[in-house]
Amino acid sequence: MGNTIDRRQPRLEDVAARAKVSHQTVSRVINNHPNVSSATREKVEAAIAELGYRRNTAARSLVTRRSQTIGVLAAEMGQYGPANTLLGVQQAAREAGYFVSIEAIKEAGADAISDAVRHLTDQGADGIIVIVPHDGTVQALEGLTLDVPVILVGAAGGGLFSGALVDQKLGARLAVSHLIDLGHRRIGHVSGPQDWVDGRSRAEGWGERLREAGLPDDLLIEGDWSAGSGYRIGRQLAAERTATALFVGNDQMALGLLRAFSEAGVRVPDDVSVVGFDDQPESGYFTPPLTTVRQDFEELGRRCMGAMLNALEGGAGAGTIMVEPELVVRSSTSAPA
Amino acid sequence: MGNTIDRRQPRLEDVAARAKVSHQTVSRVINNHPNVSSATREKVEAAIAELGYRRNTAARSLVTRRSQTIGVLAAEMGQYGPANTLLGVQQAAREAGYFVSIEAIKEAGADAISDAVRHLTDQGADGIIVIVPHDGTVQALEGLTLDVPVILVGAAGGGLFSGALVDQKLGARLAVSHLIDLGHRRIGHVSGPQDWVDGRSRAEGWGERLREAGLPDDLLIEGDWSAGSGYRIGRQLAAERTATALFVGNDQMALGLLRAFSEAGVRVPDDVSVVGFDDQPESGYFTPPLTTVRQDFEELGRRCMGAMLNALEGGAGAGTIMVEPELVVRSSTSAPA
DNA sequence: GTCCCAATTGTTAGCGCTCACAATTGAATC
DNA sequence: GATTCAATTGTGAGCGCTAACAATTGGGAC
Repeated sequence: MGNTIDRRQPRLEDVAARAKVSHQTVSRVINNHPNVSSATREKVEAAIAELGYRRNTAARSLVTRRSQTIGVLAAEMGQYGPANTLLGVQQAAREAGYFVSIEAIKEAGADAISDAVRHLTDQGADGIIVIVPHDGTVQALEGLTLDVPVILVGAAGGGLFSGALVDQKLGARLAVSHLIDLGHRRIGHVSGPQDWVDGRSRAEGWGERLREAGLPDDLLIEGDWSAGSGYRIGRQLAAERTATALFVGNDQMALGLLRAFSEAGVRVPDDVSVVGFDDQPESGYFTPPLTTVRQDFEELGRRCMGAMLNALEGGAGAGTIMVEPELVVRSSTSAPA
Repeated sequence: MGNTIDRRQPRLEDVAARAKVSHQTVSRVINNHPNVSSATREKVEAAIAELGYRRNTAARSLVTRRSQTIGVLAAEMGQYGPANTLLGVQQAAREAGYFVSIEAIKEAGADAISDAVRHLTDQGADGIIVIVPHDGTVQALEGLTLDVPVILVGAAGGGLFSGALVDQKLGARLAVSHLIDLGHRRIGHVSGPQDWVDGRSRAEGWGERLREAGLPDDLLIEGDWSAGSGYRIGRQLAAERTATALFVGNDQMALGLLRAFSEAGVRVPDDVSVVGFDDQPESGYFTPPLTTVRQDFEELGRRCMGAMLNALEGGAGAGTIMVEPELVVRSSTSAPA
């Protein structure tokens, strides 16, 4: 075996010669075409194995005009949510025989988005998944006239694009309902930035649920998702002591709040109950362990890729994939004093 | 303008026709060949702009045998470290005109690694960056006969592959030195799994530094990187109270420890000092804020990609990129009681 | 003006694959 | 044995690009 040491990669024709068939027959075997006799198929498969043949993706892409590549555009790719969504996308893509090409942007401006998308289409991406949960993303994309399916993560579908998101409003309602059920009447919200879709949805869900219960919805402070902003807001809240419970836009800000409360001698949950959002792996080990709303980012990513595959096969586009969040009750919430 | 509404993408020849030159001249302009008169160049560039021409990557790859794609293989891609390393790689790749294709694996077994690498080379990746910090990764790769440069993140270079890593031993020594300087004499280590390269290096650095100082190095407990394992170990340590200071393998386990100590009434840092490793964005907001060793993952990724570019241009391979960690002192450490 | 050489431009071939179509085979029917 | 038809296999072209080489141009040196 193996007397050809430094020849280049075998190609279709080499396999064909070895199996004594035409290159087209080999192509048929590779692509699982039905009309190949099993004897021929075996011969060809043997030749492929002997030669260690691997199909050349570039040549295939050139003629099929398909790259088998999905482009993923992400802001904040180092963060827990986007990173795990990406993971889910990649897993599903792999199973379907697709490659995943990534593009990270630092600022979610229209130019950055447009450049990144351009880069992805230059590579011949068959579809694009956009994980940029800011306002303005849709507009930035709409100006772009793309001829591949686009799925927006964290936004509802409609118009030109499909969407995939965890039901943020539902998550917020779960959190607030939990606090109401415990007996809280003054429930504040430390929100994410209001120019982020998620930040706004959570705030809306919070407000809606409070109004339904006939409770005041005037206690809203905007943070920037970071633990630092949570800490600053926490110091302020510790001084004011207006609410008996707080729904916080994500677990990182909740951590900052917890820290600030601890410093100020405000006990959680005895003096104030706190609910977070995301359920990062660490949240169960905060002091105290955090009651929070779990988002399954990996699942989101997988289903997103599912929708993409569907769109690539000519299925209906512009729908919305919705993943349900789940309340995880731990020790940072209790009935008011 | 734009009277061609549903024609397919323009190609080299269309641009050539419009600019009244040969397709080869257009190719020269695109590739910045020197011998093109500026008049011709301008004509061609105008035609490119008018037609909105974009080069077809597949066709180019087919003939050049270069895909301009770097494959990144990562285990634990959703974690802070790998996700941010990936981010750094992507940024540097983009600047150099490369695409980044990702491949995540769930289990770091030899088969999974080999499959993933295969998938990446099938796509024609020009180089592969491997972020799989387990023992056995090198062996798994060595069995693979790859004809593209490979860089291992989190391992020293040598043999067939280059390496890129944060100096784990140095990090551990910084942490232990800090504790020694504070006056601690019984310094334990909660390590990561010892079949992870990083876990072992940190433990080695801890042991070495202790022995240099003539202190006992017998207090080592192995965790699994998770906050949960830190919590369990913390409960045990709280009961034993053998050490006055603990160097913990990462911030997540440190968080678990902090939680366990808090429950057991062990005060940090008054009763026990704790140092973590990684410096995740949240670590400054733990209770108490965590003294830890910062690793700059993004920088690691960027330099890794730098080494890759160098290798792709025929530069020397098999070196080791070393990024220095840095001690960040916060409130979880103090002099022993 | 002629020659020469460098700078610039054009021509041809082919990268490895799939598509559309043509050719062959072999069993079933008369 | 001739005819038909489906199943199987083969042939030719071309996807859009770059590399190698060929052809053309223009400006000095003589």
